[in-house]
Amino acid sequence: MRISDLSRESGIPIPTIKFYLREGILPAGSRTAPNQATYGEAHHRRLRLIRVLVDVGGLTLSAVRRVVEALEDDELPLTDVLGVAHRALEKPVPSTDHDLVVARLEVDAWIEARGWHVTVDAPARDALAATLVALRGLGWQVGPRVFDRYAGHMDEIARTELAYVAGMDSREAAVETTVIGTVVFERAMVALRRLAQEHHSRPLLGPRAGVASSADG
Amino acid sequence: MRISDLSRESGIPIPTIKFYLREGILPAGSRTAPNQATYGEAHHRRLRLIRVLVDVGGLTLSAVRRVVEALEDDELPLTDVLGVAHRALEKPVPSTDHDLVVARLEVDAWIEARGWHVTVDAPARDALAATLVALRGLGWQVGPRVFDRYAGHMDEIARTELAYVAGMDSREAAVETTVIGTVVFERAMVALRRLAQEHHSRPLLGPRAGVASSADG
DNA sequence: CTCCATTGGATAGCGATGCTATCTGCTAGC
DNA sequence: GCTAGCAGATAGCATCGCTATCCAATGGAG
Repeated sequence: MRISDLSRESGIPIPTIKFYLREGILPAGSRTAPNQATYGEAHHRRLRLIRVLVDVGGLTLSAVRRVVEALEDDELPLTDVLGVAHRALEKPVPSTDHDLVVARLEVDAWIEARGWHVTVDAPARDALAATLVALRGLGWQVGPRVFDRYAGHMDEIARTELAYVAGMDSREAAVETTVIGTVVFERAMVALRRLAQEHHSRPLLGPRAGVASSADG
Repeated sequence: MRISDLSRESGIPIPTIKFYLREGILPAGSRTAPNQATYGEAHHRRLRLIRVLVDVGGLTLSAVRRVVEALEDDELPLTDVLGVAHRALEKPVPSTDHDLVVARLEVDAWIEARGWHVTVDAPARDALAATLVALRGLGWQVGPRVFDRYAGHMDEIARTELAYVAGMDSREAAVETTVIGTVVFERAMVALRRLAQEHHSRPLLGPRAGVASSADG
């Protein structure tokens, strides 16, 4: 399979494929001559993965690179692949802010109290702290307990997901399922919440349904 | 309050504030002279909102503009503000693809079967269809039923959230809570799922826990 | 064996986004 | 009056994700 075939089958322009090769997120083809190479099904599959991560997951190409490097590392334990996927999806928080440090401690204590066992450097801890800081900056006087309402559901969802992946019989399938599942179902979950919000908003927020009009704030 | 005060209190540089004014996402101050204006608490609050939407929600500035325009429109029913927030958060799907159209029909049927009542142009419908197409492109032979596992939880979450907002006594507070809640708790939810995933991954995916090593794919 | 489209590789450019810097009058407040 | 600060306009800049061009080498058709 030459680059033009790969381009035609994947729908991705040749210059873009060359760009991905340069960026190291698509492995080089097998050389057949100093300036010729052939590509296989693995390349095609990789291209589809890249597009899903970028289009569905909203990852930057550098995040994609971190993910595919984790995928390619056969030595890496499955738990670490999950960690890499999580880190790639999260934009790092500056964490120099004092409020953030305080919030982070509260979040850590809350996680502890929940009985969740997660590494101290999990980026989701900072993400949670950041949302707390954001809410407070907007005048909401809230603590980590606002997350209680969501945590039980997420725990249940994650439990089911992980049980599914753990039941798979090949490492490769488990790894890819882990990464894709994290990214794709995140998007799906968010979309489902919005659909449910809209569904419930009709009876609750519709015209004359308890919320007063603009004159009495 | 002059622009320098606004800058100092919000921590946002003057040129950036001027940029937001130009972009129309921060309303102009009240003129006191042809080239002088003063700003109030509303401006400060707006700046914090912008930063939350951008930093926490990952919105582009044009999406922020759509949101604040909805906030400023006192005529707009609360349900529509929710819709605007949802549209602003979703990057529009091209929808010219044939697979996408098919998936969209399946998603619509699934939503119908669930008994959810949402407008036909809700962007979350397309988002769900897009995830379905993405999964299929990667070889997963799945239908909208993969979402079943998540839908019940999201329904429950949305129900609680909407009941909370509907109980508020001022439109303004309800509107802002709606927008902020949609954006901020989305991020929090995703972070919580990841924490829960990591928590459950230890016993299930840890070394020698059912998933074989790299040699037996 | 010739010819020319195609290839890999390198370099440069481009359009969008989100600022940032500079300039030009004008004004506020000492 | 003087100087710091202001509004508004214009221009520049860094990053991202491509896209276009150029080059020498190649490979397959004839």
